[in-house]
This record gives sequence, C-alpha cells and structure tokens, in this order.
Amino acid sequence: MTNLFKNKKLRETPFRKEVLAIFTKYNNAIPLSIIEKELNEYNRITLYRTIKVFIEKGIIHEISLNGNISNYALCKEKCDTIAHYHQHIHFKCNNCKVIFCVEVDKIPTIKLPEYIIDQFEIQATGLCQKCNLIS
Amino acid sequence: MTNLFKNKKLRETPFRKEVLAIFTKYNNAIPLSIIEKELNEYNRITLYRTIKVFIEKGIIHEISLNGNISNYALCKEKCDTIAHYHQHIHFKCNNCKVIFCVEVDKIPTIKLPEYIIDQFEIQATGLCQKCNLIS
DNA sequence: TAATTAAATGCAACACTGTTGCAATAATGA
DNA sequence: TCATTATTGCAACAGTGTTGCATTTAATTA
Repeated sequence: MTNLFKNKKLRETPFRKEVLAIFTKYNNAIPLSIIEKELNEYNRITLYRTIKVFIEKGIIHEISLNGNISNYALCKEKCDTIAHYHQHIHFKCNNCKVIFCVEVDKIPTIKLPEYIIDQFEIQATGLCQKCNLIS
Repeated sequence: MTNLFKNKKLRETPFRKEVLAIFTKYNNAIPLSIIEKELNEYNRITLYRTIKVFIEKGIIHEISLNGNISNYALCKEKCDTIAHYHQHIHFKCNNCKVIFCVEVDKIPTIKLPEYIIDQFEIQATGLCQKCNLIS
C-alpha cells in the first residue's frame, strides 16, 4: 500500500503515513479523539487538513450519526475524488458505542415516487456480537 | 396544537412558540441558520437550549448527513422522551441542497449475521421532483 | 547528487458552536 | 394573587473549523 499516496496524487509524508497507520490498525470507525491519542505529537491544523484531504481523495469517509461526533473509517471500495461508493452500512453498538462499517451483499433499494435516488446510506443501531454475548 | 407543550411537560413560552412556528412553516428539514434568520430577535444560548429540549422531548429530530451541518425537522410520529420512531427516510437533493423527510410505507430491513439491529435510518441523495423537472 | 519547484506544514489569528453556573425573569398551579 | 419552579440571559470558557502566510519538505529534473 506504499503507493496509495502516489495513486491519489498526494505526497507521502511521515505525518500522513502515521495517520494512515492508525486507520489501518483499527477495523472500525474512529473519532478524532482516538487519532489524537494515538499520535505521539501532532499539530491540530495539519491533522484537520490531513483528514480533509483523505476524505477528498477517497482514502477515508466520514460517518455522522445523529447526536454523535463524526467518526472516520478507511474506504474499502473504489472511492475517489469524485465520489464515495460504499457497499456497507454503518452500525453503532448501543452498548460499547463502537461504530462499525459492515459489508453487505446488497444494499436494499427503495423507490420514491417524487424523488430520483442515486445514493443510499444506511445507519443502524443495536448490539454488536461481542456485547450481545456478554449481556 | 396548543397543548403540545403541555403534553411534553414543557412551559409554553413566547420564544418556544416562535421556534415551533418556524418548524411548522417549513415542510422540510432546516439548519440552525434558517431558524436564526426567521427569528426577529433571539439569544443564541436560549435557542441552543430550545433545540436541545425539543429533541429530548421528541418534538423535532436531528439529521446529520455526512459533510453537512445538522438539520432539524418536526417529528411526525409518536416520538417521546425515550426514543424517536420514524417511518421516513432522509433525502437530500444534490441540486437545491434541501433535506426532506420522506414518509415511506415500510422501511426495508436487512439482516446481519453478527449484529442485532434495533433501529434503522436511511439517508439518500439524488434529485427532488422540482429540480428534476427543471433540469 | 544537487538544484528547482510545488506541495505540505506550522504559526497566528479569528469565527462559530457547544456548554455551564448563576442570577433574573416569567409561566404555572393553588 | 402568590409561591414555586422552569426558563431565560449574561458571562465565560473550551473545542472545532478555517484561512493567510512564511517556512519547510517531498518529488522532479538537470
């Protein structure tokens, strides 16, 4: 994945590598606060711009669930500068509060008489496997 | 609807009536900026607390679409202090940028092997009827 | 490898949003 | 009408988003 930055026409800097490494370490969506904790040292403006450019280039995507601060997760699909294409839903566990990107075979579609839909996003809340086993 | 506040155990104040009137005037979700423009005079802390308590009491609900500031819309269903129950999806028109709450007969369900889902929310983007006719 | 150039970073600075404690004010029920 | 309790407004602060500009660094070319 060394050439991810090159593919996206981004310069490969130590800071960007560090931030990317944090995203690959986690396999779920994470808020800024976790990224900040993982970084030994950082400049908040650079981090802000790094997140922004990662989203623009389709490296990560933002997940805004109502009442929650934004979370970010790696894009697994062929996202690019033009658009994000996701075959997954966003699931938030009400117990552990973790937000997962869950891959699904097909996103159910819905027809609306008065609207032309070109993208769907599904957010769900409930219990993740781990929390379900415990309770 | 005069007794809406009484039902929710909220005092009926001039300011709350004003804010509620703005919500009923619009038939789509609106951001804080529109509410602020509609109010002749307001205190931002009071507005902040009004929005907060309206959400808590199930009078309005918040809609956070990725990359957008929060929008708010009246709850049409039997929402209360405990939970919001919505039989609608949130649709954002890519052209006019308006966010609509679109009532649907049934929300499609999805089964995930490792998660127990208890609530769904669907967000869609595309073109609304008006913008579709124009283009 | 060194020089060039264009991008990325860091600083300063500001605006906006979210949030609390507390005193003043207003709505409700008796 | 009065007492009680919720609501409002002020002051104040923290956090986040954002920009311009000078400095530094990565990538490119000679």
